[in-house]
Amino acid sequence: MNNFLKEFKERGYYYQCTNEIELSNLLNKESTNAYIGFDSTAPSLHVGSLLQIMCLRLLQKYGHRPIVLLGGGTTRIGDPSGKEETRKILSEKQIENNINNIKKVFKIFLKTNNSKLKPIFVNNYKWLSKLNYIDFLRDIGKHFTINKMLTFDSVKLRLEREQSLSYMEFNYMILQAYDFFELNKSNKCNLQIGGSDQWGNIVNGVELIKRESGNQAFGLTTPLITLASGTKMGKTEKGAVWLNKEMLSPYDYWQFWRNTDDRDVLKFLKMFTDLSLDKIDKEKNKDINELKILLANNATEMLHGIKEAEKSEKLAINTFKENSTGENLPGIKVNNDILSKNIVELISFVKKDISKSEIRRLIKSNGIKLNNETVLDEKYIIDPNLFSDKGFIKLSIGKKKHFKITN
RNA sequence: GGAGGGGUACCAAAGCGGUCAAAUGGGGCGGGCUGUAAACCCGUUGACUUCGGUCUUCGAAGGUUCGAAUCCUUCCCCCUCCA
Repeated sequence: MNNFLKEFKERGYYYQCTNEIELSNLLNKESTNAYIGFDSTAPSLHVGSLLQIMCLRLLQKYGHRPIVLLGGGTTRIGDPSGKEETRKILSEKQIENNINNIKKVFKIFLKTNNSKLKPIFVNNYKWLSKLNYIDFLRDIGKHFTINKMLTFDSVKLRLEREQSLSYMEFNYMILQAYDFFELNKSNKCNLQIGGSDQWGNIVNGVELIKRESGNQAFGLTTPLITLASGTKMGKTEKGAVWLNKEMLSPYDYWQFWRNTDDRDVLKFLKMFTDLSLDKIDKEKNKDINELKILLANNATEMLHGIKEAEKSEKLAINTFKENSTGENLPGIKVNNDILSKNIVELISFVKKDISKSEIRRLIKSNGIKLNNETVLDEKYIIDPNLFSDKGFIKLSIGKKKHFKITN
């Protein structure tokens, strides 16, 4: 078997392939271009897309070139796969903006010095927007039978549940198939990778290419990752685990991995780090918390760089192990005016997304600490002596959120 | 086009004239246990508060009433069945 496919499987990325043997041959024979399409409905991707990104990375490692399709065209339509309701339609500006932000992350993950392997960014709006309806129906539409389209899960499920599916959404799969066809033509792209929910869309593309141009193209899908706890991956107390650092700090990203369920740690090490499988195998009997740190460090380093990873680890040791005052915590400057008010006002200023009622509740349930001392009275006013010799106060909200209050 | 059912807090879902800031479950948050895990247990989950209360919520707007999520009118949206 081809080495790329071998590692692809060993790392747990593999779910289905349209023609594994032929694909293996192709990948052995030549450097191939492969694409994955990403949703541009949000200003950042989240860890839910990370597996796909890792696929592109792996591909690159084996000398193939990744194509990243950021769907300005299809985002305008909305993929019905896995959706129960019609998606909100975004404005062009928003999509444009989202695409630019999402690109940043790919530039990090797919960085390379080899100019032949640099990722190609494409936006399907470029070709989809130019399609002529009549021509499209005649040239492309003729290859699709409604009979078959109705059997695809994305459509079938909606119909079975008697949820409405608009004609617009119904066309999504054709457009995605067309994307693949277009990329095959213009960028010699022979492979599309996607999550298992994309199978139908991908197969359509493979078939369209075959019929329209006679080329053989391939589809490869990754499994849906479910956590040991049965929930979907990628949610924390703060909501989605975004990849862009403007939306989730490196430290919080590190924490996300650090808090992985025991049962998922080995799986994640294989999926989301560059550590060799041999190395992972050697390490696997280590203390589970050591492994989580290993995971957190590697995952964070890959996205935010080694400095941020180290900083995050240090900060974590600081806050959790040594229970120290926490030099590196996110600092917030507070003026005397607010300091002279009570603790509720202070916290309200520091974290404006929680209400005062909630702060009062937190105090009642012993959730607020100043320099590791529980605050018992909601009317408590900061004692200036708390600013220790270091010149700041450590404010803790719950066990995991800490801030450095400076004057 | 005709006949019915429905829109309740983050989600699901009760309530059907006052005792409703709204049962219950999930999720979230806080605490306990622990390993920053899982499981489990407890508390909490509209906002503001001088902790006495006050203000704003049950698709939208009006109305009846001392009093409405609950009744009436109009409008908007969703679903089911028939044509």
